[in-house]
Amino acid sequence: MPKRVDHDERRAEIGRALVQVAARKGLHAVGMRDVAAEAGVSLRLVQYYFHTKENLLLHGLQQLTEGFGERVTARVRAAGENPGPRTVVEALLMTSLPTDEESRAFHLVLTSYALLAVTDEALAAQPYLQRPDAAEDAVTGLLEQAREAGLLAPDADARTEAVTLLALAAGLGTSVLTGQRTPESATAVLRHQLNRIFREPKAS
Amino acid sequence: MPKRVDHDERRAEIGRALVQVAARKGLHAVGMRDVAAEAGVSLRLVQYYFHTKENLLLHGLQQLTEGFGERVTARVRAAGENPGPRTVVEALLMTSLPTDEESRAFHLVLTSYALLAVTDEALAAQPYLQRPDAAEDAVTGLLEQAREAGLLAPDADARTEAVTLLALAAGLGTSVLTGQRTPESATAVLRHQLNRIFREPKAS
DNA sequence: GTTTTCGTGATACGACCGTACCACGTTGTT
DNA sequence: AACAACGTGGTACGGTCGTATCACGAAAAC
Repeated sequence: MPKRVDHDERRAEIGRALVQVAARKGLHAVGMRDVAAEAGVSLRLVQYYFHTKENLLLHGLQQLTEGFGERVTARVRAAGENPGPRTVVEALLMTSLPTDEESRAFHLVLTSYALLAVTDEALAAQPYLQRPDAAEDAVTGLLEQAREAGLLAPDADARTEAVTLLALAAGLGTSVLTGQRTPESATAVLRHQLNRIFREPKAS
Repeated sequence: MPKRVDHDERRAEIGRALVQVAARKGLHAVGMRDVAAEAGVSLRLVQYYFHTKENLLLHGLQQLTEGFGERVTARVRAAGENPGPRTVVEALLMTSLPTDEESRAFHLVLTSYALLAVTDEALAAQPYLQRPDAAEDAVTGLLEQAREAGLLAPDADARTEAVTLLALAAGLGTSVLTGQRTPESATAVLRHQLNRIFREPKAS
């Protein structure tokens, strides 16, 4: 047999190329030939590792969401050890804002997938898009945790505020993406909302 | 000459067909033949009234935004004569939530356009997508108007709250679209936020 | 009544896309 | 050494899409 290549690594490489092209030309305009050229391989190779285009798109989506999860944990970890609930929530929300070029690509393509799933049932059946409920649960849990620590505004309902924060972050994200708002302005608005929900911690 | 048809009306009809098809199959999958079939005319007709596909898409976008404006004013007018600022703001925001089938189509296609404009500069140059700033100004103005009437929470900044409300409505809208949230839940969250910003009016 | 212009239909063309097929070298296995 | 499985390249096929072309009837203009 030939070189005995690592298929998973190769697939990931091609997946990255897919995201790059999608960020540049739009997910709808991505062809297998584009992906092959971006990855520097032949069209046949893309066919070989993902038999069909649908497979390629599905794998790209999976790769994207996994990458997002890694970004969140990396950001949380960068916030220091044993971070408070607010720090974690803030890291989670800020990650979903397109600030640099890479996160822009991330968000554009991920939003394209979500929108595509509305009219494409094969995509809608994928588990990676039904997961945002998990984010809601996570934030709700963090807010309740904050409440027990006395860090939450007294009249705040955890789940309602969690939903609000996530929807707000998503809305701000797309407005940044379309150029209607600067990343700085978006983070400021998000932080303002966080300041409302979280109470100042007692000075020790 | 033949029947001397009203071109504008015909164009609007075809534009409606475009939106219908886009809502069913996704904007990316819309072909001129689909639009023609949906409108019950021949492909040649679509070509005749809109020379190119780009023209067709542009006109569809324009038609969509105009329809949205009409929806808002209709909803405001339905709220009774001489409505207060909160009523107007609430009507504006609620209109942007996909509740029935028609507004679902509205929002799906409009969001698709917005996302398309990120990677397509010909679409991005259209004025109808740069306008949401106008919505921000409008809501800001209404909030300031409310402040002067003593209807606003004292610590609220008009523009920040306007941006928050619009981004929140957009985020909630897409989550309703993707089926992660019911329309009822979304309106409840939105109203909760409005209750926070607006103060109870003095009993007369 | 002739001519010209407008609206409409049918069909064709070139390009691109996803997929399938065929061929060949390479590297393990026996 | 012989053979089989794997990875890779090149290329062709069927379909669809946007667009262009040809043709024809119907009404307004003169």
